Amino acid sequence: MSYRFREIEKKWQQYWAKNQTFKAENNSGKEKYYVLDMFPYPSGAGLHVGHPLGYIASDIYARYKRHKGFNVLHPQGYDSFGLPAEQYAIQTGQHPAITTEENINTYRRQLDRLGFSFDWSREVRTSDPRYYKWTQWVFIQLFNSWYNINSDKAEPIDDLVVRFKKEGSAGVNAACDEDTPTFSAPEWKQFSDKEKERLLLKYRLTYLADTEVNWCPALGTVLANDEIANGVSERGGHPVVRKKMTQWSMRITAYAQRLLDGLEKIDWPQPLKDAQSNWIGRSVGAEVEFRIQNSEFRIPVFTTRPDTIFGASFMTLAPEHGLVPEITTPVQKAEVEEYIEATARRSERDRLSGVDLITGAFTGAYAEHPFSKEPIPIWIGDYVLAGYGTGAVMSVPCGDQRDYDFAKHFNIPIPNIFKGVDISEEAFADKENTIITNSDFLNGLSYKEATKEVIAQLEKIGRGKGKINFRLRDAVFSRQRYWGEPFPVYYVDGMPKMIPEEHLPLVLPEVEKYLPTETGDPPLGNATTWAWDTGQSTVVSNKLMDHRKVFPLELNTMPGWAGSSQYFNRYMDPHSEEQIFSREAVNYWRQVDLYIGGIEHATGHLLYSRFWQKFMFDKGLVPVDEYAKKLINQGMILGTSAYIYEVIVGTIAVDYSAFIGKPLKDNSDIFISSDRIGLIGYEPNYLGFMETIQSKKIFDLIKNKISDLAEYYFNENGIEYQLGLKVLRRHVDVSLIKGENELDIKSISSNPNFREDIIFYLNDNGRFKVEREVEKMSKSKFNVVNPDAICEEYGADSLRMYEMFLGPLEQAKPWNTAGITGVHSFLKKLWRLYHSGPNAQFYVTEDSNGAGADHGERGEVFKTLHKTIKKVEEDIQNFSFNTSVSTFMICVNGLLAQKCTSRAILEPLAILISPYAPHIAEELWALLGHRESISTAPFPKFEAKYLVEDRKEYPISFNGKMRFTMELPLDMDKEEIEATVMAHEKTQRQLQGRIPKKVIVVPGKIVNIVG
RNA sequence: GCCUCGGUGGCGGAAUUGGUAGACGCGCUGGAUUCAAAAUCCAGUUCUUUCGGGAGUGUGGGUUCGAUUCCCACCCGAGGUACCA
Repeated sequence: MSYRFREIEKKWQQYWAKNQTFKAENNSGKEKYYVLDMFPYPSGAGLHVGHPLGYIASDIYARYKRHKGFNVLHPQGYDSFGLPAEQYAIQTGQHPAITTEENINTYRRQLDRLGFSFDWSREVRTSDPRYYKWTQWVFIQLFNSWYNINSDKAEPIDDLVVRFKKEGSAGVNAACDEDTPTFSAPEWKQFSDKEKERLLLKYRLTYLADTEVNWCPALGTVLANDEIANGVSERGGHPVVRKKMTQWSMRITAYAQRLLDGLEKIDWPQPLKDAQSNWIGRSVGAEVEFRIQNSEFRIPVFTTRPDTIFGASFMTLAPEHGLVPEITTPVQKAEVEEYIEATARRSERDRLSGVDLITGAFTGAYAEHPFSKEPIPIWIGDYVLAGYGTGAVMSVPCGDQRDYDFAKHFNIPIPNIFKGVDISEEAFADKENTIITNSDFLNGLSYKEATKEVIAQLEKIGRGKGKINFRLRDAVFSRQRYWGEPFPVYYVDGMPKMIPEEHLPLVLPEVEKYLPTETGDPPLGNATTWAWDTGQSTVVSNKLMDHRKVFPLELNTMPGWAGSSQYFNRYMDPHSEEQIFSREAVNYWRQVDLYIGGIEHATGHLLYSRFWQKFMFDKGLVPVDEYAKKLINQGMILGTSAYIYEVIVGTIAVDYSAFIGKPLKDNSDIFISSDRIGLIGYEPNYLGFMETIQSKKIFDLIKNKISDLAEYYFNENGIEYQLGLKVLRRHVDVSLIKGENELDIKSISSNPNFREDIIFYLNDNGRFKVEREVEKMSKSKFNVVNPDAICEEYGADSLRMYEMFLGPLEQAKPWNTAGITGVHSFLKKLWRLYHSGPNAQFYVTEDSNGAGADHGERGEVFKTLHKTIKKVEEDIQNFSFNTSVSTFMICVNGLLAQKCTSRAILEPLAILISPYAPHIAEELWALLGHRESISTAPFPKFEAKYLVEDRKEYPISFNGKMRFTMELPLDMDKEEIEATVMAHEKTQRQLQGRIPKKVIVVPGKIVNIVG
């Protein structure tokens, strides 16, 4: 019988579903093991072969752990809130819930086809009210908490109120807003309720604040830093601008140190840990207070080099710094205001263009040096960021290149405080290799000593203290979108109130349209039934808002990372209605043992979820403060895409400055004049392409195309324009390319603006210039490979094994469908191994008695088997799945050559391979006479006795180069080996009469003759 | 710039503490089987060679009897991050 994979796979998938083979129990005598995948966002495009890579790996591991006797939790679900469904809703009016449901069904069908051992009874969907009820619940817990730095944990906000009543804010050491005032107990009591609320908001772990946010006008929403790449939105590539808005924020900064410390106790990949710790960005230094001369104002600065304080010859404030208007002298006022305006105008594009213009303005004010009492001029400059530290720096030009450049540019003195260091050309930033001088009491000290000393002195005179600063910012938690979790929040007199927990979930309302309202409110502003009736504790029509007990509900929704910050815990007890999850469940499963997912979430989901977990830990809801013990980042599977160059004739404003230094990659701007065509700007990597453009042939082609457009320059509204060509790199479907690189223009002219006279394609020798590149699979690049087609042609087991066989799990690898025939024919061979009877019938021999025989033919097959057991088990433990596939190939090739038919070999082999190719393994297992699924059969035990050898093929090397081999008994000692080797005629031929200087013999390993 | 990872045949990749470089698979070449094709099977496949051998893991050094592996310097590629004081 031949290997009928379609039949077999369908049969076992149905069997597993029907028997709930992979259902995990919350109480079990077995040891637990929790294997988690990052749950997918169900996009409309369905899965491509890159998606399941991590799922296959985790499935192999989960199945292996079941064979090893563990109670394995291997759940799956959907991160089903998100922008694409909403965008689709905007375009079509289709409710996102409907498209999401459809997409989930497609995903489920595709996932099922791959034979994963998921426990689907635990499925969660972030957009399901039964799930987001608990997302909202956690939000309320955050709102009701503050961070006590003294106890280093989150505590109930009610406790804080009690303290305020008793002692005021004195003695409270909280992670709170910068501008939080201090007050006494009597003052607290006198505050109005609203005033109290406003103050408490500065302490809560989630709070409302006017934050400068990344506003994306095209998407109509705020984006997190990790949703922006190169100044444009990650989705869609729309421009992003800074804008102030009232937003919910998460006080993740309170956890900065713990997030950093926690990295040390988790087994996560180093690059990922590095990305997180850079993102958190801890720097140790000091805060120094500078007093403004003739004024009450004091400006604290943060510095990592307090040792250089005597080198500070000026101060620089961010242009947005709050004190700038206060301290600027009348004489400088105009200049400063003009500069501030210019900075605000400075577009994102300029900032990205890498133009390092040194700009700034003098405020006319002077600060007093805390030690020397010398006057220090105060400047403003946009190289100082408002959002980091205190938004002000003490500028030490001799020790910091930016300060140095600024000082040079504005002719500010550059005092040298480094002994024997030349600073005539550049600043000296090396803190280790110098001695401080010209610095009063710091003279003669090293960086380390001086830092310690200066902090001590600052503290003594009350002008500063040692301080640790973090780059990490609080996370904005509001999104102006429809398809997300509604906040369980309503507003009374502008102050936020939480909906009582017993009335959760607050279900997302229906809206007429999914766009922002005409007044600029988020889409929820379109809902007509979106007000909270505090009397009836229910959502009511907005019209009732005149009633004194009915209040407006929050119009923002939560970001994508809200739902993904707790799904791993919810899986432990996914149907719990009374509580987020039961204590028993979370105490049993505790934490994820193995988490597999992409590194792209390094500073997003993987950081936020750690924060969320730590909060849950502080609240006593979870037993551990790191939720994933071990994490593996699977590499991307890349597709091969083809692209051509599309040339569009158009106009560009002649403003070359904007292009200087700008990387010209996908879209290049090209200019043309009467005799020249070239790139605007300069990009060395593009020289090759530039030459093509500049070649006479192409030049003539372009000129002919545009010959009727005689004017190369024209002027409009005072702006000079130049006739230009926009060259776009455009992806084309690989399947449209004929022959080598031939392409029919009509087949790719899907461009709605296509007009052959204004848009044309670069070609070369009559052929279109087609280039190929290996890159991330994406529908828009026409390079996706659908797993359904692969399953149809080769089967899921082949696909699973091939994906593993491609290369190391963590590495990016190009996909090449042609290669799958290798593993597919391997599976056919495996099948044949069990079907050696007449007419290829299933055939095993029961001669397994005396399995311990070490010699003869049987000994050989046992050796083959046990070598395989050893290697495969080691590979699984090292997540080196690619090498175990080749081990299986070697094993099956060996057993076929050995004509093995013995049950004692074939039965363990089926178990060994079942994590990788579960369908064929189940089928063989059943043919071997078993009635139960193979999934919990004990993993074969490796026995070293089968591998014992008594002879060894010794490599004989000369000066480290292997020249030939010699088979010798392993019990031969050094001297005997040397004598035997030296006596060999090949040795003598190699030596050609020379006498060897030395002979190295490593018994059991190698012989090296040094001559 | 900084941080991280990587660089091995035509391709994907293997080599566990330094010990036979190129396992396994794709592709390619030749052969068997077949009326023929598909499928399958067998042999070969780093380069070079005067067929003895010689060279070879990005480059140049070093340590060692011996280096893809360890050390130093550099080059190239990928990803992340960037006026962070």
